[in-house]
Amino acid sequence: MDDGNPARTRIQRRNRKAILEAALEVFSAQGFRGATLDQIAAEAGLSKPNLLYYFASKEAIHAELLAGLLDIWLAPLRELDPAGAPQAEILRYVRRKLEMSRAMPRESRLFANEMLQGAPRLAEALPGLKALVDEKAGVIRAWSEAGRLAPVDPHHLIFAIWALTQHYADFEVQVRAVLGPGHDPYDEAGAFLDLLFARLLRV
Amino acid sequence: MDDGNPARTRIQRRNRKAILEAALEVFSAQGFRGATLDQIAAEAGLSKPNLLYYFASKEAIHAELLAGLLDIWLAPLRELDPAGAPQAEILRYVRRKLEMSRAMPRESRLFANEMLQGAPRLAEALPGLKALVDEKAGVIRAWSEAGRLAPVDPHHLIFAIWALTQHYADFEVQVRAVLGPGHDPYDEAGAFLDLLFARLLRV
DNA sequence: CTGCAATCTGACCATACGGTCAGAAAAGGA
DNA sequence: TCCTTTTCTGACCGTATGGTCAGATTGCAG
Repeated sequence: MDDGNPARTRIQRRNRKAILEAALEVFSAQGFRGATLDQIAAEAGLSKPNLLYYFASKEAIHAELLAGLLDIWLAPLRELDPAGAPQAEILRYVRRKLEMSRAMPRESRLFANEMLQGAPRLAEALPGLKALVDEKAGVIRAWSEAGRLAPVDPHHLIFAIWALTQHYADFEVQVRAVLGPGHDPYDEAGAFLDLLFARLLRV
Repeated sequence: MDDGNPARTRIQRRNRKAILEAALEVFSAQGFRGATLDQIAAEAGLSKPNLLYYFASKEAIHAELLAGLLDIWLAPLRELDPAGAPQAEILRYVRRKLEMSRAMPRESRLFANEMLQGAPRLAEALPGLKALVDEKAGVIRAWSEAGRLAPVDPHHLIFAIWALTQHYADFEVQVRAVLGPGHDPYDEAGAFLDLLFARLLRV
């Protein structure tokens, strides 16, 4: 019941989906240890034993959430196209990443929680992450060396994009508290980041 | 025993300090719910009942840590000097903030944990935070309008500084995993951020 | 040294939590 | 309909955890 392949019956599909949705809600808001099976079960509209009928353990639910997460999270970076226009490609990446923070703040916070704790349940995925980043860093470096982009450390450029976009999801309370009502943080951030990266990368 | 004024006896000073140090270690690594009094007591070299002789509850320890944190954390921003040279002032702020991430990564993660959970125990401090940020945003806006700084949204500039500097502490595992061995993330970040903000703010 | 206050401890308690299990209820195919 | 499989539940268990307490131990002023 805790395997990765798609659930067979209609009921299984519905309930597994409800559980993962509920778990995302609770895990992202409370962290792994802070979340309880009772909370998740209540949020999913199921009883706790029934929840454990679909997933072997709390760990298993969390693991399944994380498993899907990295792929989704890194998809925009994967699409960075070496054949595209350097500045446009990076700006497009920034915008897509910011859009993900807006549309999936819970996923962002789930990821942040995991990283804050030292990525104990994501450690094995880190080498793959490094490989992808190194590859794309190579693309960016080549653009710089070809004079199509201002010279810049590609790894830290990528870190900067992550930090700046995820910040709006992970620290949303703070951002909203500081801006006060009547602001759309993500809209403003979009404009600001366009400007920032344009100035940073202009040859 | 859980009041704010300085402990009287030598033993109290020593043990309260040890407890807060241990609690910072554990809370920042595990989050509030993830941390246990036993862990903190062990880390501090005290028994759990003895720990509770000095602090009324787990909450009280956490509260005392947070109480001191915001002040320390915002000190560099407070020092942003309206009478200084705009670019130099902001670059100095960035460097000091990055230095804090390097020297106090646990404090950074404690703060991040709190924000991720929606700042339940810091909510009352947010208005004061907004006031400070608004004040400094005013300074930056004035610099921009006087043509001494490239035009830029001051609030989001401050968010950017927070995001970029704290990222290296909060996501340290990820940063190190991606860079691989033989890198000093903070040294490299220092150079990168100097460049970034110089290009962003140049008139 | 004496006696009081400060410090510390082992034993204990109540609750919360992850997880189990026997069996009831519902689905679904024949 | 009948029968098998899937889905679901109430009751329960063991452990972890925050916290209490009576009393032992230690520090220290006189």
